[in-house]
Amino acid sequence: MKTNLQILDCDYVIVNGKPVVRIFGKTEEGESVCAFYEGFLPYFYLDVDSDHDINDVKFEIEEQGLSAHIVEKFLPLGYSEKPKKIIKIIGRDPSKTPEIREWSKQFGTPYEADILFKYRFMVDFGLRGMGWAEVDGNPARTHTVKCKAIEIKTIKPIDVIKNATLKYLAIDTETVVIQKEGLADFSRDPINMISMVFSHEHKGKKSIVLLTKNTIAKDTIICKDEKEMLTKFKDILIDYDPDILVGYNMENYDMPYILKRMEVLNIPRDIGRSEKQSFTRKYGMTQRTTISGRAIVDPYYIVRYLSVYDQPHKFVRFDLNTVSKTLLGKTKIDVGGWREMAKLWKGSSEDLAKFIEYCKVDSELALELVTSHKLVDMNKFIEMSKLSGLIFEDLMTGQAARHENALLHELKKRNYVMPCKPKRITDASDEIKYKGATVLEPDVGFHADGCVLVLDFKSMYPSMIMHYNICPTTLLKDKEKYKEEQFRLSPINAAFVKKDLKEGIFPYVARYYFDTRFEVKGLMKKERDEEALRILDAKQYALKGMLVSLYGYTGFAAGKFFQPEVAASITSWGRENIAKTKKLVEENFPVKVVYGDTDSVFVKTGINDLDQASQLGEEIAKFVTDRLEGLELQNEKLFKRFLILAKKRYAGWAFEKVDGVWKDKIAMKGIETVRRDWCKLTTKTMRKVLETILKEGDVSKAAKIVRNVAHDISKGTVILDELAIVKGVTKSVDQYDGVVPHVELAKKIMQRDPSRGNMIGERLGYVIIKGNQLVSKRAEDPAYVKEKGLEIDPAYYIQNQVMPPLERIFEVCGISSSELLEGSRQRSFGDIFGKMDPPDKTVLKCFDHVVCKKCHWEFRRPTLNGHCPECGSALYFSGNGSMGKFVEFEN
DNA sequence: TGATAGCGGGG
DNA sequence: GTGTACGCTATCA
Repeated sequence: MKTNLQILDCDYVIVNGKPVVRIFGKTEEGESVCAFYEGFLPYFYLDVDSDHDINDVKFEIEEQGLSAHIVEKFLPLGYSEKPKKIIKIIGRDPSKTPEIREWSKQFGTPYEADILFKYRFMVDFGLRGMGWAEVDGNPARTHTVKCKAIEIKTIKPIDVIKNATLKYLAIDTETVVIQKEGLADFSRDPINMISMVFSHEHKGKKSIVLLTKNTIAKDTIICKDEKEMLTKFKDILIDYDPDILVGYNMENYDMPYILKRMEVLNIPRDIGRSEKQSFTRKYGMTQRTTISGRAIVDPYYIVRYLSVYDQPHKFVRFDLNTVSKTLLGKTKIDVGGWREMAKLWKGSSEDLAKFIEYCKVDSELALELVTSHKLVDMNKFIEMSKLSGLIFEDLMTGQAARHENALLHELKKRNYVMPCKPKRITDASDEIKYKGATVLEPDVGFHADGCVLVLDFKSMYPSMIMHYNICPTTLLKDKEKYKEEQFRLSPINAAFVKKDLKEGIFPYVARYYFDTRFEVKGLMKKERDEEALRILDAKQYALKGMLVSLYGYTGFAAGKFFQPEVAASITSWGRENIAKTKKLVEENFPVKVVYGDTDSVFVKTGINDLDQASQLGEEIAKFVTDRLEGLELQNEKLFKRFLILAKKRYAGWAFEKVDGVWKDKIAMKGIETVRRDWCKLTTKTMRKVLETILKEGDVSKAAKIVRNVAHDISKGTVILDELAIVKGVTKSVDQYDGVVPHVELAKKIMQRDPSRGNMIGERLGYVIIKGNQLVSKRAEDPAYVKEKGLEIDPAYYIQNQVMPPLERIFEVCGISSSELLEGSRQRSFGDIFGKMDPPDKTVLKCFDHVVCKKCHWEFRRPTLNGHCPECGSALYFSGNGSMGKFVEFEN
């Protein structure tokens, strides 16, 4: 009987002393199945040192009760002309392999001795995570798995483009904290409520909330205690049988909490598709839960750790409310803090109903984030899985694992063996620092006249890997033995055999990713079906990801293929190319290269007309491409105006032609306009200033904007909310060492209202008010400020909030910060502030430098706590900085 | 200038 | 489980 299944998970169990591989998957009809394979044994290879005889070693291995065969394989680190005779050691129990590996090291170097058994099996059978397999076999008799079981006779990969329908279950738990500790503690606090939201209706319901309290709210299950609730939760989960569990910060909170409570209450934790107990492990700050046959997708993890360039939105805060408001246009139900939750739980039936709804909505939002394509298209993960061969849940463990698994498939086809991971990185020599890419010295300043062209090499590093055949398997460690025409020398003198002798594995995979992506993009142009298009887009995305991270992997010291010469050669060729490009461009065109980074050059022209400038860009791109081997320089975009502050810090008014029409935007790199420790006013001013400088080219107008903002601040006409900075209280207020604004505010609030408790876990927005105390001590609640009619401290906001990010921008435009605020006629803050003299005797003048009275240390601006960062003791700053300007605080 | 400590999300 | 583990900002030396 034949069954097609898409592979979700894979593990093994020991039955009668022998491993049995289990493949968990879904059929085309959406049925979950588990296929068992018996008779596959763990093995690895041993390259015997020259001071041992291979047959003697084989005998020694057999003496240990293991079987050993002599096989011929290519060794992968350094070019090998011919395969070498090495020993294949076959064991019985996968878990014993590390022990055998260590023992075998006395005879030589082991290979493929650290490959997980599931991947050993999958690679040998050509199977990939999320890939399809055709299984021929009969129903198996077993009680260990909770789905249809098949005993595999044969299994082989098959090509199916469609994906099986995945079932999602979103979960959210609520725990009412009794003691005033802020966060729940699993050793003490029981779970009060669990919501379960189904992607596919379950028994006619879209969702269920389980709780340990009476309620009349619908779609709820009332349980007599936590034990009954968790047991029912498990029963429903198993009955619904989801493939993917979803929850916001579930990986770090809900899942570990649920499992810990189940443990406390003696409920078996077999919530996966087999008898295996689910468990959570801690890795430093992050935790990981394993559930056999299922995967966890945590939208918090995605929003937090997926590269910002892959995301539809750059977030400053990552809480569920912010994320779903931005991406879905939906918000959480507002119930306030944990104190209010406790009130709702103990309150009226309406209170409880609200709490139940809150819990349900959290799950719904998490589910929608994952399934709506608004945050990330799940097809992308499926395609990454298919490409790397990793099963779904291992995808998040990083790029290296993806490359290594993909490479293992390729090595096997070519009769190569895979190196083991290099031994731990202890001594400093392992922190091998090789020279990186070139960042051309920027021509700092504001380039307002004449377009700046941005030209970059298309996939520079992958192209070089392909063109120069750069690979651990083509690296010649003994180049003296080869003829010069057989290899190519990199600028750092590493030799790689030419492609006609043998194409390296890295160049091959780069070429495969490159060509396939090109094909997929071609298919996308013709595809009309929306879902098919999404899958194709996900595929090209996954290919791009592998392509761009390949170089990084060669430089990853903990990588199995790490050879410093390989990574160093790639960057050395890169540096050579960029230097050549700069020369070619400047010697043959009437332009100047004003900046460049890794694979790009920024070319300043004397042309203001977009079309003409772009035309020149095309000519330059073609000229350089014709003169450099294996690389293509492309005319990417141009800046009508360009502001560069330093290496990797610039902004420009960018133009790109889309379907024959010029489209513009402000492009920025290394210059931030949003940061969580900036108030809204700073962000707004920053944006306005950049727009004015770049779009209007008017620096003095931009300066005027800043002066106006300073004016508004000093006159107190700015909305308080725009000045507030939000920070969280993370521990008890007396546990803080330094003097920090939000903690000082927390102390004040606690004094005013003792019922607020210890404030741990609360986020406080604060503004700095006038006064002669330390800045931090003057932090105040905006609402309180409004109520009492207090005044904010204008000097603080100008100096410490609005000015810092702007100073450098104006400086490179030729306006110092003192000039900026003083304007042409005004001479001091007094003038800017009008007649308003600070009432508290704080004399404030200008602030190019601040000098500590005690140790005479100079720094840019007064510190928040009023202490000198150098000698620590001084509370007074005064004197004149090198510019003759000064700030003085009198306490 | 560079290394390291702290923190987020969850309730 | 034949393993591997974030990334940024603030703050210190």
